[in-house]
Amino acid sequence: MKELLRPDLPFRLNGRLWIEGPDDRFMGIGRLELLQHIHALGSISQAAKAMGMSYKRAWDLVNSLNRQARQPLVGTQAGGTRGGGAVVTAEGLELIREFEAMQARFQAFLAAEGQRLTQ
Amino acid sequence: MKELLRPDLPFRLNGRLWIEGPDDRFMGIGRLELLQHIHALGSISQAAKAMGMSYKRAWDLVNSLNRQARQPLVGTQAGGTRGGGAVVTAEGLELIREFEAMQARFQAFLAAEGQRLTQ
DNA sequence: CTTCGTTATGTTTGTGGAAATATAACGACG
DNA sequence: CGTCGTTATATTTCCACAAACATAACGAAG
Repeated sequence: MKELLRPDLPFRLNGRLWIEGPDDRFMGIGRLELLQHIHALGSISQAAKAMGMSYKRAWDLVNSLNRQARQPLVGTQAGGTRGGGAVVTAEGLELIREFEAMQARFQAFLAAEGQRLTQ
Repeated sequence: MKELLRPDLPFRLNGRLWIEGPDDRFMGIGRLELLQHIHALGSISQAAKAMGMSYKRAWDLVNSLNRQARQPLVGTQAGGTRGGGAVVTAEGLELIREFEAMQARFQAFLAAEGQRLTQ
């Protein structure tokens, strides 16, 4: 493979992994990071800001996650102390763990396959 | 994982794999199919038509492939008998073979990981 | 020297999806 | 109640990117 590529340019193997439902994506790397930020910050709006994403987009993603899950993955409260907030539920935490693991195995796959590009 | 998903919806794992250079994609599933069509039909324009793609887009992809390869992957001739044509070079054929193989290993990975969603 | 189907390349137009904007509701708390 | 930061949701604006369109050049062959 290497012999085919221009030797003066650095190439790398990349890829994406996601879980899709019949009419909507369910999980992917972006949603994983969003869940992680919500878990760390306790709010959708702060997570969105931290990721440079509009609140609406973040909320739409959370809504899509919750709609496709058996139980809510993110619990929300509007109003109240400090205006409200959001928490990642136990189910949400499990999804984070499992998708992180799947993602790690995918990275390993990419690294192994990527060897073929250089050597 | 399965316990998290709505049981009335079918979910599946999906993904993409590609090789990228510093400022442009080099190879992906779409380019693979384009190369296969060019090889089968002997012309960029016929390959584009067969794929429902504009000629310009197909030509841009071929150009991107050739610019990033050590040797041309697709040889072209403008004018002449039947207006000219395009051939996939030996190097192009090798790229097809190797990327097909990589793609097959990726599909196997997806299938193995996808088991976790259902069972 | 015209025709033909192709490669080659620039320009214009369209459009899907993201981003931006706007507004309402929520509820604890002082 | 009025304030505050948030969730919730609809509407409008914007823009990157694809598609469409246009045109030139190519070269064998009649």
